[in-house]
Amino acid sequence: MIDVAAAAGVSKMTASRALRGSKDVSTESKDRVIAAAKKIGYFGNHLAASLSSARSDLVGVIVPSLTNIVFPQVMSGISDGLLGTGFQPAFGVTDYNLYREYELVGRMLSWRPAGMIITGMEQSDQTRKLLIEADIPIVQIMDTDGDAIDYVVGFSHQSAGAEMAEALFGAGRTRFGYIGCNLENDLRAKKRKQGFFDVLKRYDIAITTQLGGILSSVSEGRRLTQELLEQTPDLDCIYFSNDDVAFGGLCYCIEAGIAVPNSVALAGFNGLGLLEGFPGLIATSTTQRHDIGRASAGIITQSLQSPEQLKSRKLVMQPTINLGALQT
Amino acid sequence: MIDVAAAAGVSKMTASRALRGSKDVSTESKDRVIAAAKKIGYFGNHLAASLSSARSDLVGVIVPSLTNIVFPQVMSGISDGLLGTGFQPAFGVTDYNLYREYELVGRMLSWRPAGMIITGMEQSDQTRKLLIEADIPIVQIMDTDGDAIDYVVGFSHQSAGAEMAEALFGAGRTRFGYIGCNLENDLRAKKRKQGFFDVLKRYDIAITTQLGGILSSVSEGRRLTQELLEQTPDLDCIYFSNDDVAFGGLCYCIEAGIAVPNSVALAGFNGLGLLEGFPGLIATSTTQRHDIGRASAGIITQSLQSPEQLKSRKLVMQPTINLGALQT
DNA sequence: GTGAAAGCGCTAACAA
DNA sequence: TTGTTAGCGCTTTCAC
Repeated sequence: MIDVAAAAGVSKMTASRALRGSKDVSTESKDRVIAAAKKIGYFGNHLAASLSSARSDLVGVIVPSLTNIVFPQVMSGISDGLLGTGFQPAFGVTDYNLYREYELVGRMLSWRPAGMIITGMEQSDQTRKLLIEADIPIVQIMDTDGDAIDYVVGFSHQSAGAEMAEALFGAGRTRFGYIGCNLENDLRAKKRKQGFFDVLKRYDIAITTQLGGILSSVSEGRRLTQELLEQTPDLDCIYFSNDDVAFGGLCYCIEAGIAVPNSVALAGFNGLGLLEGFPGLIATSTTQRHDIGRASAGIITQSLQSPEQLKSRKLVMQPTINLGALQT
Repeated sequence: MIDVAAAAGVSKMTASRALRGSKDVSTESKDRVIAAAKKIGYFGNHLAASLSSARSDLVGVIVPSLTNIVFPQVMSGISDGLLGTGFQPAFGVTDYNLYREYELVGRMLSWRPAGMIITGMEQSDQTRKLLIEADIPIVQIMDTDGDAIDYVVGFSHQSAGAEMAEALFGAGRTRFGYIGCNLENDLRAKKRKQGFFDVLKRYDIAITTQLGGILSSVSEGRRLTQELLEQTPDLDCIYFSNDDVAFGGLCYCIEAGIAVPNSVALAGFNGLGLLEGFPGLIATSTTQRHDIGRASAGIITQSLQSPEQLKSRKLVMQPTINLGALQT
């Protein structure tokens, strides 16, 4: 930067101001500095800038997984929401491991990010402590069931499960099955299951359950559905932990010649594009993944620039239920 | 850090050494420092550390898209490959935009990363210049067709397309269609198409082409397949730009009662888990996304720690063709 | 094995 | 509008 300043015939400080677009610089010097910087091929050192100003333009983003397409979609929304604001996302993956989450939060905070976006409401006490003490805007996303640290953008998975149960029961289904994967780790899927079961219990309806392994996939859904339907052929409805698994179930039914949804209705969660392979055959709750990402990015930038304009600490973006062919 | 040092009764310098695990510190002081740090709840400032040592432990990773599941899978591999090495990935998305890629590279370099991993071989001259001058290990991934900047991990898309053409022709198919999405942006899909077309041209086989929009999805594949088969019902084979699109085609065929692969064979690219919905019905080239990610992370760490052990600048991980039910 | 001094490249605060 | 001074929190270097 000293070189740039020298080339432009001004002091280091004026160069710094010009490069950052401060308005307390004459147009003349500004132009000269910018020209000099371009000529020399100067690009700054965020390290030094952030150290000196005690804040960086990074926004830390923590997601549990990359293999579930839902999280990249949220990240994509965050990326879009941050574009042109001068902030940059920095993504980290926990693999649903609370200790890795703690370490990751620590590492990210040591970069002095401007804000943090973290998935879910279930952080360990240590992690919460770190986040609170960081004294930067924190947004918890994708869930609203639990204690907020600061801001929250998402929806209640418990309610989502409950509403799907009501909808399927309302459509006349009575003999229910449930298929889920990775429920030990994926606490949000577990909450949906809970909401679903609670409602049906109220109607005195029992549910046959088939649980799978860690891999929440089409292939696992296919396998589990075959097992469940061979054991319990008289089911007229199956709720799955998500759309991937549900779609696997649909593939099995199609191959086995089982009429969906007439003979057995299938319901998933998320509203993935994948479902458009067979439009309307799977009922689902469509979630606004991209918008949740955008909104959380917006909250970070707003709370940094004009916090008073933020109306609420909690933004609920409820999923919409789409019953498809079941809707009659 | 001064607080930690004081609490441990040593100097700032000894504290620094102890915290970084330097071996030139007595076990005694080391233990005291670490205990003090834990007690105070100290976690370092990477900004200051990196500025001072003129290097950070970040590895910049640049991908074109997050909505195509392939890239998160690569990122997941990178994340795994970097785990426990002390390096941390920082991801950026270009949306297939070369100017955004240039800006992103500039921004990332201004964090003085230890290395960079970037998707594809087609960077702009400006971007290449930045990367070369950064004087850190650069790994280009997912493709090998083009001029290398430094290290390369991937495979030839041109060859992959050619090999699939050979395989399908070898399986007795002669009336070919091609369906592709987003070919203007997705240069690797374009290369596969090129390789595919080149081979069939040699056999004097014409190909009916149907091109879709930017969105490479199951739904788009379904739509395009319907259009193509209604216009050209006598095709006995369709090559798709990737598995998502191919799967959409399969869904259409299944609903329309078209026998796959007997009546018409479908071929995609990637070997996505999705295909297991209907095992064996779609021919595909299975790529090692996760392994490519791991390997590229490994190259970064190796070249930083013991560059002499790196045998080659180019690691080819050729896809394997799986014809499924077509194999007979 | 430990510590003191210097400085990484920038920006905040103040002065001119 | 511009420049000067000090310092962000660490690590490097070198002396002890």
